[in-house]
Amino acid sequence: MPFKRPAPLPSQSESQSSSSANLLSGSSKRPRLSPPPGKALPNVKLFIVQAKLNTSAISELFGLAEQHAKRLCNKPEDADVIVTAIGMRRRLERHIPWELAKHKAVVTPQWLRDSVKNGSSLPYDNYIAIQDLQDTIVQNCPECNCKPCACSPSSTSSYASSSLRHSQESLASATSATSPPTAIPAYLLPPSPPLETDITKLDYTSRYACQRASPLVCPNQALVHELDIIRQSRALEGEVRSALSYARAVSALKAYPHKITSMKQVEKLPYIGTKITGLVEEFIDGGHINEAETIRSSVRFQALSLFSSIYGIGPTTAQRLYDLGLRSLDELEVYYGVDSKTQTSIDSGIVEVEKESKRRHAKDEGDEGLGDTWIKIALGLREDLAIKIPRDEVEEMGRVVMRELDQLEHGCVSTIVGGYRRGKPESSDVDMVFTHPDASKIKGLCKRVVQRLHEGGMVSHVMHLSGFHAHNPLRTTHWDSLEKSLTVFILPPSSTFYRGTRRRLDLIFSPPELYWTAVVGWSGSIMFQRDLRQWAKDKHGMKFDSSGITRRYDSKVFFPKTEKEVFDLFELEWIDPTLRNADA
DNA sequence: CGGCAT
DNA sequence: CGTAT
DNA sequence: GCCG
Repeated sequence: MPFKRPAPLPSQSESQSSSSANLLSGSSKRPRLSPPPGKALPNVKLFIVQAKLNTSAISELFGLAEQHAKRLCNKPEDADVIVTAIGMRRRLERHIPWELAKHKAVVTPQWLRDSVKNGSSLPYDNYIAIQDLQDTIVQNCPECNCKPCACSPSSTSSYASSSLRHSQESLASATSATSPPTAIPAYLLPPSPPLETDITKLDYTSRYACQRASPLVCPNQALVHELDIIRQSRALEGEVRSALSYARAVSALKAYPHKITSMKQVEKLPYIGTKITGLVEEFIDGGHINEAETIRSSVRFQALSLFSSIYGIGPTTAQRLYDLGLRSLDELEVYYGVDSKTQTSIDSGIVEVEKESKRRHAKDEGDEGLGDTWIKIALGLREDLAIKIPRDEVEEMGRVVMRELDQLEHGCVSTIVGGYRRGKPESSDVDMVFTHPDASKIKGLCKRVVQRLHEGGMVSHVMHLSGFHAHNPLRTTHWDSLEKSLTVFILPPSSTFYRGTRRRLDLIFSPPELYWTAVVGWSGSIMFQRDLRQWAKDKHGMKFDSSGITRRYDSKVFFPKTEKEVFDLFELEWIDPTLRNADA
């Protein structure tokens, strides 16, 4: 055994109290292996724009700047070089006035890294952060009239710093903290540099999605969509096992890296049996699947899909409504007695819905009851909740929530998980996992922050199935401290992203020792997560649930200190979140 | 034929 | 039964 | 609906 690790709880509770005034200057380092002697940038005054950088990137860049630059400025106007991961003018303008930016060198973080590696300042031209800015500078730069200079676009390798970096950084930006980077123990921060997935060690013929690389969009996406229609139909009809089979077949196809043109390719794939083989064959021949087309055009499927799109209506309720003869939203509203289009109570009201079974007096409601009130509300929310959330706005929601949380409890750490973390360009909701280095700060935080957001007009509805706090005396400590809240959120009008659209926001508060377990669990995808749990059980006799990872025979609990340690524990190759898209 | 995540 | 991944 |  290597070193015994200290208990996961940090003992530095005093240094925890550093304030956000330190944000720009604090950066005392995680230990750097061999610091090169002397400053690489002795004449450079730097300003770093934190936006779009994750905490580990921030601490890395601040460390480099502190060590190698003449000065790390608190204000952009004091600096001569601005480092930013932002690639678009409009976004940069939220942090730095355009007139100011025009007179500075605005470069990507890679410029700082490479210059330090180089031992001295490199030309800016391969690291121009913003295209508009480059054009402006080129136009205004007199020297550019004669010959290539630092202002001119490079013909050689400039792409490495723009397009490539841009996508990586935007995907890496899911983690943030309310503290100066240094106040947060390393075990709560994402690794820097980020881990790379070794695709050669993965196996698309594996029966477990957690051993396959599943990109967001695969070469057989059209086929996947057809099969997913059948899966949806099976689910809506209550044929859950059949639906599961289709989900697994889809999942296997998602990881197959070539376009399928012959059935021979399919023979190696798991979960493609008699029935689905026929469907795939049909698709190869004609580019579509008859059963999927039939389902798509069926009135029943359309109605069940529509009904299930309302939050709180699942397959069973949808079928019941269908059997009552209902077919449209208008008919649903009549049935649930929504006050037509004048539901001001819903638009302005602030509602808290408790999940508990209300002891209804079983009379006036008749028997149809069953969460009527919630469904009435959900009908009013449907239009908004059907609108997807762009990544930019997901990030803004994350910032807003963290800003509020910081006022309640300084030093929290969070990761935006769910589809956003898997790289989806748009999300249907936002999921955030939170923790705090001091485990004692977590209890009650979920409720408190939701209360605060609610008072600030940002949370309009709460489904509080919080705390599995049914204080089970057999399970002492931390288990029950995982709290979650499913809410309806709206950005404040002061936000530049404000569009008045209500959004689903899920908040998950985890004690620090369960943070990475929670992050893995909530990063999905669903099939990836199912198979991860299946793998844990089949190969290691372990149980992976919302409150942690335990060994089944002795109930020993595991506390992986990084996301990769979850994979290590299960003897799985690391798979980046963006390759866990095992669902359609 | 039982299992399919929790 | 519906929700979350 | 597929797998061991």
